[in-house]
Order: sequence, then C-alpha cells, then structure tokens
Amino acid sequence: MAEARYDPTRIEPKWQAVWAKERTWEVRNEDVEPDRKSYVLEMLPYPSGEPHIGHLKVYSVGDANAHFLRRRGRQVLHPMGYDAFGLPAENHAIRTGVHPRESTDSSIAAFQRQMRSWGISIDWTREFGTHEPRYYRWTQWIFLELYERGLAYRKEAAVKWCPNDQTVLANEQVIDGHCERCGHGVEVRQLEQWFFRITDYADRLLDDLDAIAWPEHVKTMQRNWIGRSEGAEVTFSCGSLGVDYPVFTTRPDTLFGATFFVIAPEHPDVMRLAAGTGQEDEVLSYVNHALTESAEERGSAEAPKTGVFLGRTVTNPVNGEEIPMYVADYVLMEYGTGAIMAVPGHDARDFAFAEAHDLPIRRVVSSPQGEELPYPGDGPLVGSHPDFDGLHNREALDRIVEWLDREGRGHATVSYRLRDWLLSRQRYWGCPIPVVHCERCGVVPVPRAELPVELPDVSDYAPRGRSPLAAAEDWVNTTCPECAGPARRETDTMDTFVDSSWYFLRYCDAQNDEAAWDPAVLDRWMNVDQYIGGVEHAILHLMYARFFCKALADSGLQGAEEPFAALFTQGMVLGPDSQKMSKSRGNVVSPAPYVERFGADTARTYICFMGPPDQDAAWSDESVEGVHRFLARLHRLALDVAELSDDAAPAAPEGADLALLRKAHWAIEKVTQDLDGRFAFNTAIAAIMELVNDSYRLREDAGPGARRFAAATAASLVFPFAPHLGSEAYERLTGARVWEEPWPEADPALLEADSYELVCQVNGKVRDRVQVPSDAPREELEELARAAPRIAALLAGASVRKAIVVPGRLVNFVV
RNA sequence: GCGGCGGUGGCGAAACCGGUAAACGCGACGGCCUCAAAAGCCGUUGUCCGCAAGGGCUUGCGGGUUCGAGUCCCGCCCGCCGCACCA
Repeated sequence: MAEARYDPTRIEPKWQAVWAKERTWEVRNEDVEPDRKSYVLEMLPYPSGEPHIGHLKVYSVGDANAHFLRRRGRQVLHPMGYDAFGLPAENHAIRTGVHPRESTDSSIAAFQRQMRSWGISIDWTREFGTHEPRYYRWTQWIFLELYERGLAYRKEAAVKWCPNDQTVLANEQVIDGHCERCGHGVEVRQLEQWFFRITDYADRLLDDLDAIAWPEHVKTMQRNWIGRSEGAEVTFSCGSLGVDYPVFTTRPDTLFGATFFVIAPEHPDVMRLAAGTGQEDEVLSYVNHALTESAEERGSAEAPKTGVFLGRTVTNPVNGEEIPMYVADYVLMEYGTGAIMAVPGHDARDFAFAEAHDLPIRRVVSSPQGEELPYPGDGPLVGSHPDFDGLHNREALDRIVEWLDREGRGHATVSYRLRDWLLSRQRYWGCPIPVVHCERCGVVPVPRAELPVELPDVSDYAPRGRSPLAAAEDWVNTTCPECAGPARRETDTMDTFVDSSWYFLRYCDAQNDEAAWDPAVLDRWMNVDQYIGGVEHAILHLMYARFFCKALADSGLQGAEEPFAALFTQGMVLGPDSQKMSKSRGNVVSPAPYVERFGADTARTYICFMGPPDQDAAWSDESVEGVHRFLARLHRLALDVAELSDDAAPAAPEGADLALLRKAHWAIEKVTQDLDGRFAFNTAIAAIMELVNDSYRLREDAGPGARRFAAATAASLVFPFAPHLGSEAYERLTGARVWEEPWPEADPALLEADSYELVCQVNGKVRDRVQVPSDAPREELEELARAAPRIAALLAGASVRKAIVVPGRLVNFVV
C-alpha cells in the first residue's frame, strides 16, 4: 500500500486555485442555449457573524446538484449574494455604535472566505449585497413600478407594532402574538403605512401552486396562509340606526339558525350603535379592555367568550327576525367584514357565547348520526323555511344564496385570510422608500433618473417611534420633483423581504448598470430550475417572491410567472444532543474547525451522508471521522492503482475483473438515479463506499485495467460531494480533469448478471436460496426451486396448492 | 381543534412498483500487522432457544386485504412542524 497520507490541506487549496484562475464556474449570458440551461440557486445567506453549519448544508446540497447537472451537459448558473439589510446588524449598531455597513461587510468577508474554502462552484462575477446602492437602486425602481400600478399604496391601518424593536411588523412576522425577531409581545397601533397589494394576487398565488414542483407540505402551508374560503356576503339591517351591516359566512345554509349578531371591538360603529341605548358605559369599558389586551391574551380559541349587549337589534334578511347585537372580542376586525351572524347550533364559538350569555340555540341542520349541538357537519335542513326544509344543506346553501341575490340581500363571495403586505419599517438599516412628501403635491415618487435614493449616514441608530433617518435633516429636506417647492423625504425603509423578493432576477444580469435587467437575458435564465433552502421560508419569502414575479410579469418587465420551478427544503443540522443548536444549550457546531481539521470534502460529504438531506439530522463527530476514513481510503486506492500498468478495462472481462466492473457499473447506475432529481445523496454516497470496498476486496484478484476503471469511476462519482479529492484522484488515474468529463454512463451489458439468487419460500417464509440463470423461464424456476434441498424436504409429504413464481425474485409454494 | 410529516437494530439509516427487513456508516467485539501504540488491513455484530445443524420472533399498538405487508386499508397511541376564535 502506498504511504502518502490523505492531506486535504494540500489538495484543496490546489484545486481551488485552478478553478479561480481558470474561472471554471463562470457562465456567459451570450453563450446560454435555452434548452441546455439550468439555474441552480440556494437561498442567499443573511450575513451575520460567521457562516454556521446550516449554511454548509445548503451550499453542499446545492453544489452537488450543480456539479451533477454540469457534467450531464447543462449550462449551470450558480450565483451567490448576501441579504445584507436587516435588524440584527442594526441592533448591533445600537449597542456598539459600529455602523451596520461595517459589521455587515466584515461578515460578508467571512462568508466569502469560508465559502471559497469549501470549494463551492459559484460564478463569483455575479455577486452582490442587497445593501449596495448598485443593487437597491433597482429595488427602489421596482417599488416605483409597483407604486405606479397601484400595487404599492399608503393607508392608515391597525398594524402590529413591536414596542421593543419600535417598528411595525408584517402579519407574517408575528408569531403567537410575539415579534418574530425579538420575541416581545406585539401591540396594535393605528398608523399610516406602506402596503403591497398582494391580496390582488391571492387566487393566482393559490392556483399556480399546482404547476410547480414543490414539497407538498410547503404548498399546503401556502394554501393555508392564503386561506381562501367560499361563502356569501349577507346584509343584516339595523332599522333603529338605519345602517346595513354585511357579514361574511361560509354557511349561508344556516341563516335560519342565526339567533344573534356580533361585531368586533375595533369596529368603527361600536360606540355609535351603543349611543342612547343605556349600554354606552358597559360597551365603552369592554371595548377599552379588549383593545389593550395583547394578541396572545385575546388569541386563544379556548378563551372564555366574553362580550357585551349593544342595546340594539338587526333584522335577519331571510326571516325578518329581530336578533340582538353584541360586541365581542372573538370577532376579528381584520377578517371578513368585522361582523358576523352567530349560529350557535352549528358553530362551536357561537355556541360557547350563547351558553355564556343565555341566548337561544336553534337546530337548522339535522345530524344523520344524531350528534348533539353544536353540529358543524352536513345533513338535511330542518326548522328553516318550507322551501328549504328537507333539502341537503349543501344544496340548500346554493338555493339560499340564489334567493338572497334575487332579493338584493346578499351574494356569493370569497374571503381570504391573506392580508396586504405591510412593507414600511421605522428603522435605519434598510432600503429607503423612494418618495417625497410635498405639502402641495402630496406623495411624489422620486424620478427614476435620481435613483438610488442613498441611505445617509447617521450617528444614532436607535428608533424612537420614528425612523432614525428622520434625524438626518439635510437628507430629509429636499425639493418636490413636481413643483420644486419644499418637500420631505420618506424616512421609513423597506422590509428586507422586499430585497430578497427579486435578487434571483438580478443574478441573471448582475453587472447591468443601465437597467435592473435586460429582459432578453432574463428570458434565457429564468425561472430558477432548482431552488434550495430551509422550510422556515415556506410562507414569507417564497410567497413574496412569487407575488413579485407575477406583478412584474403583468407589467411586461419579465416573463416568469413563477420564480422557482422546483424547490428542495433541506432539514436542519441538530446538535450532537439531537437538539436544535443554540448558544444557550452550548451545542453549536461550527463548520470552520471541521473544515480545517478534516478538509471541506469530508465536511461536505458527511453532511450529505448523515441522512436524507430533507430531514433533520444530529451532528456526530464519530461519523465525520468515518466519512473522512472513506475519503482517505479512496485516496489511497487511487495512489495504488495509479502505479499499476496503464491497461484499459478488459473488453471481455471474467472472474474478479467481471465482478469489479459490474460493481462499478452498478454504482454508476445507482448514483445517477439517486442524484437525478431525488436528492438521495446519502444512498448515493453509500453506493460509492460499496464500490471502494469491493475495489479493496478484489485487489489481489482483479487486473490493472478493471481496477483502474473501478477507482476512476469512484473518483468521478464522488466529485459532486468531494470535488477536490474527486479531481485529485481522477487526475492521478486518468490524467484528465474530472469536471471536464461527461457524467459516466452505465453499460447495460454489465448491469445484468447471467445468474441471480432465487428466493425459495414455503407459505411466504424464506426456506432456501438457489443460484439460477437470469434467462430461466417460469417453469424452470419452479422446478429449480422444488429441487432446492430444504424445499424438497419440506414439500415431501405436503401437497402444493399453488406456486407463485416471480422471475428475478422468488418462488413461493403454498401448501 | 385543523393541516402536514414521521415512529425500522445500541445509534444515523436502507428497502424507489406489495416480493430475501436491516444496504452503507457509526459504535462494540475478535484477528492480522507492530517491540509497542497509532494508522491500516481482514472478520463478527437485530433478537431469543441451541454445542451445532437448525428453528422461533422482529419495522409504535390492534385489526383487515393478500400466496406474500415496513410498504395498501380501518381504528388507536406517541413525537415533530405549521396554522389556530378566519365566521
């Protein structure tokens, strides 16, 4: 055995230097052939400190995919950038006074250094940070495009406010009533804010999910988030006040069971309704209490159903009945119309409220199994109206809606859970919103030629309920582009999700200083063929990016309706204790020390081997060493075999040569199938391990030609996971550069053996195994199985009722 | 509560279409090499009974379909993730 040690610290920098010098992974837009392109993209990192183990995982997974596709003849676009605006850098600045740009840039430098040491095959000519003016200039440009189409708008709204971060939050950034960033309880405030009209796209965002190859659970989460409900809007009138109140219901079939009516505490008419009824004081104190409650206190379905009588009634449009009006916090202002008809017989919440307030409960749908009320299921209508009683409720539903429509008291409609995207933030470290406020002209967009509106430097980053930018007086005071009079710049910045909603478009044409992109160039690369990232972005980022693409497609600015044709969500790397990594648990594993000690190839291959990449998996130091052992074994094998005579693989192999060549072709076939869209990296690597094991096992008996082919094949197959070692070993064995070689193809003749082991069962239990010729017909297989010694013994005094023959697998005798 | 995913050796896992359960790796045990150790190489390793030959049992639990079920169907239990007073 050769004695040269496997030394990644020598091998890895050597090949990285070759790739950098030769610009191996760069692709030129001019050279792209549309039917050969593959756009492989991992979610861009948020640069904070050093890269962590999760980054190593996404980029190892993505790089394996990129390498495989290149060697299958694809022109692969595989770029990298940084999602560089955001709160952590700003909070750091508030603590330390260090400019967020400075800490962000030093983190980016750490990412660049480490990702290069990992040998990831990136086209670095397309790199950018979203905080660079040459990028956010175009973020602002897109904002103006959307503004002019009415898709970006300003309105005062009840918004979620984080008192700790002193900023508003998007609905999506509120988790269980708490700020996604800092965990502080969220309050509701009335503020004027900027929104994107994503709700206009609700149906398309929903329908187009069917056309993309995404994991089912991600699609489900998006569907739930959009929350489309079909139902009807029905008008109840308050005669004493002369006002109509529409409600949304998914169950117009239960209208005859409505025994009271409820509006949300935030409803603008609450006090007007209570006025003069003697209920004012009670209502006022209830509303005040409800509005100061935290989202969490108010949020739970288990919370007791509180509420107060408003002193008035409304008329049920289907039967003219006067039913009492209540204000109660279980009704939400932001969904539907902020008012509901309450049907306690068939809705659990209304039932709870009715019981607590002693209101009538009426059954209008009979339950086939005799279930008690509240009964939310289907069944024939009862106690409603002679025209509808006896009809199945789903049919009655349609008929009732038709009737309402004819009478002008309601109509079929659709309601969504999805809200418009609140994009303004009262924070410093973000992309400035490119508008000015003029006393005379109102909101005026900054002319395109004046973009970017650059983020000015300030000395105090702490938010004080307004953006820190407001303190930059020289910057804020400007002139109106329309009337040239005095104007003030918008001081809010954009949510960082805006920056990351289009970065994949910019990669296609990253050097373009004349436009955000050349549409012809975008047409060549888009859409992203394979997107890779964590499930934590299943809703926010992935929904926003889809919305942007659709909105930009509608403006004719680009052609991709869907940004990401296929999505792969990788699982988390857990700590050695199988717990989520966290500083407080002290179980954080950093990539750098492992890369230093074992090499990037070992770290990358281990990460791909530790389990199916879409599942969570715990880090294990022992297993890392096992993978390192495997790579060292392959390295040693290559050195040994390289010293043998330079024979070609035998054309008519026999014995050990045949066995080894078969194993090599089996491995080619297995790895190819595992990598081809399956991301089954763990089993692909296992197959290469088997090939290496057999190469050792047969090293005394197989000839140099077969041994060289087997070793070179192992090097070639391992390349997507361990590119440096793959290149090194392959070069030693063949003199060629593995990344310039096409992906190997299995020879079908060597995939078939001329005999196989036939399993012989009696009553479904394996009793014997015999070697049989591959081409044996069924009758012969049955005879051979009968003749197997242990089978013959068992069948001896028994009568065979049936024999099942599965060629290629088994024979089963039923006795 | 609703939706999704999962439960297989001591551990990470494999079994892609209903056809040999446990590939590959870790760990453990044994052997070779060595003055010795490390490294390396070669074995054994689901579990129970048995000296062995061999046999029984085994994919969270209980049923079912089938010649045959980890895989399909029905009913449970447990874990993780998402949503959750959305009318």
